Amino acid sequence: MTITQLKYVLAVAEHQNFTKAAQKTFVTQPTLSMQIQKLEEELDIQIFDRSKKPIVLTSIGEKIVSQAHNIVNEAERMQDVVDQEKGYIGGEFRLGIIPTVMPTLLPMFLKNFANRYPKVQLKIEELTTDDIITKLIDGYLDAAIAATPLMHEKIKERALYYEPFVGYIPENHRLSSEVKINSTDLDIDDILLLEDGHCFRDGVINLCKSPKHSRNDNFQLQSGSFETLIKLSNEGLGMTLLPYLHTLDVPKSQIKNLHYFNEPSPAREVSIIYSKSELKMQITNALYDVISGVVRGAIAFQDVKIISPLK
Amino acid sequence: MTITQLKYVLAVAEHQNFTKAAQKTFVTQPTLSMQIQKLEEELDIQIFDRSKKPIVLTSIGEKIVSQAHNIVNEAERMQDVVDQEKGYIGGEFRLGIIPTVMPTLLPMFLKNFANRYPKVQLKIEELTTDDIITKLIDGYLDAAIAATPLMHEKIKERALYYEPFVGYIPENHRLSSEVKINSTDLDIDDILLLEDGHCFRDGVINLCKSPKHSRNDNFQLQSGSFETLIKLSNEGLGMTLLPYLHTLDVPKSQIKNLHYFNEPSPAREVSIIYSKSELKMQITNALYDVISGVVRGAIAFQDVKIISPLK
DNA sequence: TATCGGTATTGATAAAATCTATTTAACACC
DNA sequence: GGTGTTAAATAGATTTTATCAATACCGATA
Repeated sequence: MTITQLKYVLAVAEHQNFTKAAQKTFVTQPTLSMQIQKLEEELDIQIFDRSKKPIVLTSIGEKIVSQAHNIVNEAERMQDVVDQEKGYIGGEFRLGIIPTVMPTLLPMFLKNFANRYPKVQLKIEELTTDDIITKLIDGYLDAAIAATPLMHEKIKERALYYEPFVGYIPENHRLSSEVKINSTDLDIDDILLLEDGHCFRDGVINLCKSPKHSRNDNFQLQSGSFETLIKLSNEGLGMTLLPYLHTLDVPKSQIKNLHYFNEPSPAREVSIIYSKSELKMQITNALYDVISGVVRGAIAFQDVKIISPLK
Repeated sequence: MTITQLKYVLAVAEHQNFTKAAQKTFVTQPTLSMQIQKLEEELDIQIFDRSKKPIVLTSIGEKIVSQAHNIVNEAERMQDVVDQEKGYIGGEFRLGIIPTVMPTLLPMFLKNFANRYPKVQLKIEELTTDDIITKLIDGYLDAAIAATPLMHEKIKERALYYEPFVGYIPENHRLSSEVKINSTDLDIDDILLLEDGHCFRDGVINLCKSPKHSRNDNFQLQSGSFETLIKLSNEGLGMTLLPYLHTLDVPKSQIKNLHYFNEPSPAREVSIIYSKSELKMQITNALYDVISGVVRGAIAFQDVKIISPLK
């Protein structure tokens, strides 16, 4: 069994097609066929069911592929080990970002980072916090940006910035006359929330401190984007809360609807997080430097109260 | 980089000698030299410092070796995946056993197991519970026998038997007139303990329920074997507690010193434990069947109270 | 049954891993 | 400082393996 064979298996499993897989791995199709046959022979099992079209994995084949992933993954980390030692800043770097941070933060630092570290190939993926944690531990991500603290023993955190919550309160709302608001003013049944799975949703629920069962779930208007929430809010369906960076995108005509909290303002802590193995630390550090540098210009709040993102 | 090269590196790192490593890997010494040179060239680093005698790892070499371990380990699990699917009972199986179980349990089941499953090569190692947990998670052990419950989310447990604690009380001791004893009779300052690191020690301390600081540590007579404890006890240095199976080895002349507890007798739960990956489950199940079958003849207690082995 | 999309097979070739034999380097001892 | 010993590196030959181009095969479909 060779690492090359395993890579071939992964390619075929991904493309469900020997010919395409051969192109992707830069060899001819017969090479792939033979190597995979050799592996099947050595393990004395069938990995693929070639009678189906398109080709599919056998049940044992799925387990083989899963293990092959582990092996190839570990093998690719060898180069990281070397880079780590040499202090080399380059190579592929897989970064996860939670959805409520992605659209506002990414444009702020991406160009800057790419210019400063041209040898690093950033592969960015939008993922929920739960997926991020799993993928960090399994080595499918090198680092991620998420709301913290996560209290996870296998994950290390370095805070990037503190982003206050800002109320978006439409006209005619009971709070619309207040210049600044307090968390005690909030009523969970009156706040439009992101759909389940977003940690910002959980943060808002934590902020309201109401027992979980008290939320009136007859009224389910959960959305995946703040833009939608703002529109719903304008329709009179309630107020909502936004992370500060999102308020920079609110159109001028609606800025009057933004109501900040009295200090200490509730805020979320946004951190760069990584697995304790600490490979590719050079790049993680580089990301930290660039992002915290860029954000420092946009966010400067002193007196905040961090709200946990956990359920 | 090939898996073979990594195995060569591991062999040289282990034997600190190319020639010996070559023998162990069944190739000639030049083969090893060349393959390792090729790997060093590909990674563009020095793994070994050949100027020292015996040969030593460079600092980066140590990290390479550590990662090589991960890769080779994962690679070897591929065969396990296949065996698992085929229901094949055979191959190497690495079993950890805690010291206080090893000498009594091992002779009871080893021959029996070896006869029943001749294709399984058991590699048994005596380890503390902490080491066992680490090695199970890292994949250096396939299963282990330890006192439970461990409350560890990555470890699964299957109880093998419940082994009562038995008091060994020498003549002239304040409790020697009692036929049966109670845990409330115990005084932690009067009990001879195994040295630190044994979970049986922690179990006894838990049983006594005294605040930890109350133990009088002026008097440190901690030993690694029950045989020593019994001798010390006979010298009048206090009583001690033994796991039931150990009492079967107590010489006739001293059996009178054994004092059982009133029911429910404090006991430890001894389990076969394994990582949640559940590879090699066939063999783990086979071990469970053999051991629990053998022990059923020797231990049959109904009414016991399990004492936690954790600190 | 002719055609198409795809995989397996064949035979040639280049690349590699391994071997035996030999050289070189490092160290220990006189 | 020579000399013997031990162990690793190097050279050259040989075997094995991976890969390729060309082609045969196979099943579905029109």
